[in-house]
Amino acid sequence: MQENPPLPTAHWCALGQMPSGDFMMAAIAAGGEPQEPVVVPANDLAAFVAGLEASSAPRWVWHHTPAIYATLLASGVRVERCHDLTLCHQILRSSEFVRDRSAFQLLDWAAPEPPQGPTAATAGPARFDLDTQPATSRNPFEITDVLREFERQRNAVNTSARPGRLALLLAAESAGALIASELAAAGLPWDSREHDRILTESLGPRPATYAEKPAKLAAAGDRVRAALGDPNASLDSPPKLLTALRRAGIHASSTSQWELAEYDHPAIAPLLEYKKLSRLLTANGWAWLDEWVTDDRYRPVYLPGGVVTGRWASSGGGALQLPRSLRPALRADPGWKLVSADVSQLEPRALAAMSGDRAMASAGRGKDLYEGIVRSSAIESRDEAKIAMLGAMYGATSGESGRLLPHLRRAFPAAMGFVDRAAETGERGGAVSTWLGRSTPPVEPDWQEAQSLASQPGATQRDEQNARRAARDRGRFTRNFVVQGTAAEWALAWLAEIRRNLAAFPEVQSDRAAAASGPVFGRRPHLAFFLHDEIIVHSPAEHADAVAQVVLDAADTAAELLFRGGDVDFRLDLSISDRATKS
DNA sequence: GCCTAAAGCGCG
DNA sequence: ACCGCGCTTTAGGC
Repeated sequence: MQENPPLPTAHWCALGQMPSGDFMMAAIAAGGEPQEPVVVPANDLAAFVAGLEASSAPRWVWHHTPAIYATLLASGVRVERCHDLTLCHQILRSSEFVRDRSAFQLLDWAAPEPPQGPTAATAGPARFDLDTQPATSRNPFEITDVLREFERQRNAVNTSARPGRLALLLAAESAGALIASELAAAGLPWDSREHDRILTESLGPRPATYAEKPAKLAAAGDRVRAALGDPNASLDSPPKLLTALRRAGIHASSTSQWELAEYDHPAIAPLLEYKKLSRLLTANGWAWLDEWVTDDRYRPVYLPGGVVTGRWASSGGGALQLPRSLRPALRADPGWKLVSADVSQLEPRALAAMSGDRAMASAGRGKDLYEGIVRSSAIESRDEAKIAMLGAMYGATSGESGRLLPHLRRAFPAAMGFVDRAAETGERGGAVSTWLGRSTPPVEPDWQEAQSLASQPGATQRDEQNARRAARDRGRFTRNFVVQGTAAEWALAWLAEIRRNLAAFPEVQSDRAAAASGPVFGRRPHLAFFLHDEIIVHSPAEHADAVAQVVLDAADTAAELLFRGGDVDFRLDLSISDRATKS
């Protein structure tokens, strides 16, 4: 029962939780003060949110998206927008754009532990229940705390050096949080039989137990031991393998594949084969399939904002490291398609845009950026252009990259100057920021310590070396941070725009997809995969062409949102197919 | 026995 | 001597 129903003009709706597990909601009109909070019993939350979503689609303000949204999605409730206080706090506490960061330094606004395990965030009935969570003596996310933190964050943005950019960043970050929960709910359509077929083809038939080695792996191991003349050689432990190799006359300093490939010995080829198969089995073998794929849906755990640069991380399931050899297992449901897209050279293009380098923008216009560099600089091949460009963004100083960099500096002085300045700032211990205002964390005390030690009168040569190395390490980090971080912001804006448009598609009848992907996503196109600069949308076949257009248009919209009036093209490679067979 | 670090390799 | 990650296995300290 609500005595004080929120006005339909509510722009924000703040949600806090009471120690009992029930919720309190305070509506905030545009430019207004929060209204008196109303109590929402935990059991009524989904219906309550759905009602408000239908009437005014407010921006939901809550402490931590997965803690609330997984439950809403499982009840069939999707929300349009949110403000994730935990993620936004993380950004604001170190953003150089914020004038008074002290308000964020002292607070304890730690996110709860992320959900672990393959079943934690599924759309199925098995899920954690909000009202059975143990009540703590002081719930840090009660409505008063939520409102106070939200006000602090709004104030920080409004008084910042770049309110528009920061507001966009916080909105994009929060949209990312919604998308991560939605990816978990919908799942990635995964063909378990195809995965098993790939494993069987490479490794041999599935053994009866996990402990048993598959036949082809065992055979490769036998060939290695025979070639070494050492029937007991241990192949799985690097130190033991190293001694076994040395006994056979292979004096390698490590067992990494790149070094081993240098040696001419009959044991090398089967050993490299063994390592490859072993990796496939342990990382993405049958055990992985059993643990992470249920009902032909793969549900990894994504962590938005999990990387300092703003990229997503993952925790469980290895979503960001899926080997390309398993991509064919990624398959649309019958009657559905996969719309796959990746951005060509996202990071160099982000650099061109943020540095305002007209020559580089022009090199990337309407074509492959690296080819464009060949056409507009003294660099002669696409491969060389790529190596030079990556070297510029990573801070290479020697080798082929180092040799090619002067050419790049002459052709693109604005872009190169931009990353060089970011590196210099980092080497001095300073902070750098992405285009929208995510900044590097302050230097570690150890780093500062090393620098002061080296500048004191009694400093040894070793002290100075250590300090210089640490400074250069940090310079490479800050150099890359501005590029990787801005690329991540572009990708978030792209994702958010895709998501927004997909929600408007009409529903289709699809029992299988609805059963596997849940009530919200089983009947219309939905994001199914995200990996830094690529997305996959799972779409009813009849909508696939329209979805493709949405994905393409979203790239233009993202570019316009971030770099208003900029002249950098963000080109996509896009395909519509049953399988993700990208090579 | 538990925990952390490092090696090695997968992804962008 | 080129950035950012996660995962599995093994080694080694306690």
